[in-house]
Amino acid sequence: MVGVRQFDEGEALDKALTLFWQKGYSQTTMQDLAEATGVQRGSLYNAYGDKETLFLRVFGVYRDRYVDHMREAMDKPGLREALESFFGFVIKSMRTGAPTRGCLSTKTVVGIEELDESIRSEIRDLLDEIEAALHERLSRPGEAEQLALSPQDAARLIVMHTRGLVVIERVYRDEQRMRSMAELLIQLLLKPKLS
Amino acid sequence: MVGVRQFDEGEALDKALTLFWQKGYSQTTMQDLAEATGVQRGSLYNAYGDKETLFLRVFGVYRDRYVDHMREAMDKPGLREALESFFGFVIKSMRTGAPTRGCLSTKTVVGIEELDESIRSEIRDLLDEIEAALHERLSRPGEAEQLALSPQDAARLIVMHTRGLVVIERVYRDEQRMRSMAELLIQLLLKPKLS
DNA sequence: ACCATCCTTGACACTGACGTCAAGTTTGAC
DNA sequence: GTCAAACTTGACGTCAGTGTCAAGGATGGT
Repeated sequence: MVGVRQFDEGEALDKALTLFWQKGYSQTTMQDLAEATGVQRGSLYNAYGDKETLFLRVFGVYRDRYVDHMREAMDKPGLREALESFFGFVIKSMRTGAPTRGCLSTKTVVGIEELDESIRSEIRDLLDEIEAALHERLSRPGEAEQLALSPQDAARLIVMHTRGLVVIERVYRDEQRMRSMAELLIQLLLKPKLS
Repeated sequence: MVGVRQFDEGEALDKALTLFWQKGYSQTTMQDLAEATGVQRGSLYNAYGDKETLFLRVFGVYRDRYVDHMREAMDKPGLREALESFFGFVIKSMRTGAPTRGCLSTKTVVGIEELDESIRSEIRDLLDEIEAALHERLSRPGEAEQLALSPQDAARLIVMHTRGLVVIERVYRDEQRMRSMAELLIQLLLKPKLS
């Protein structure tokens, strides 16, 4: 290998992720990305071809990290604790940054009408993966019985609920409200204890 | 009054609404609006000043119409029927058009990072109004008792749920899935009948 | 030490969008 | 019928963003 890449790809993708997340896909320009990563615009084009391809690479990083952290958050002994920790992670993820960054996948899929199918498909896969991880967690023996719904239905409802939280965050920018919304859903999902 | 407006404002705003809703705020250009309304770009600037002001006018039309239809949909005798009809309206509203248009307020607030505060504030008001209408409907004497939550909490949860539906629509484009998600929430919200 | 290969750099062409403006036109009041 | 006010029209200036390209520079294998 001669003529080797002069920038650290991991670091560049990481900084690009921060930017895309903060500003959203369409409002992030290649110039912005060049400045944030310290890599010249031309080099980015040379390395990734175009903005969309670069985004897809960045989105892969986002997805892997998101799912990892989410699984970790859910890995708690009790069902209620697991759900509280899950929503805690989801909320914290959105409320990071100033102004808060919200949710990358939602911003992308809702904000862009002419969205390339490959991007939409990546986002669908991410949601499916989140749903699957929730389903798995909710199916732990001895805990599924505490749910007012089947693990399948509950997982889907929770995924949709988190998407609703994203929108509420964008509109109200009120973390307390988000927390209480999460708590409400947990209450509804967990069967009242038969004393 | 001399030198009078030559286009029908109601008609123009209506066509502009269709376009903004379909394409989203930032992806709709003044040129698009001129073509869709049949009003020259210059005339639009003359009449409204800039794109944002035009959007705010259009959004007013959207809001009034949305809230009216929603109230009408909810005005049903039984609580379950009212909620089903409400979600039916919400889903139908998003699933209109080809490609389906989704939800204007959500597209706008989620898709644009540098959103003028006046637009965000309009959207907040709309959500508050939806919540208030739900709260009112859920508080009908003899029906509030059927809810698993207070009317206040239930209304907020439903609003968030509809925002989640919007995202699900954008990602999966699957009406059946949306209907079943709505049904799930209704199930959870209505106390099991004490036989 | 050489060199082919790939990367980097900065300038460039192109496009699309916003908002402006001066000239022309329509309109209702008198 | 005249006229001033307001609207319409089409061309224009400006800016920002994408993607391209040719020239120059770095690098590792031989």
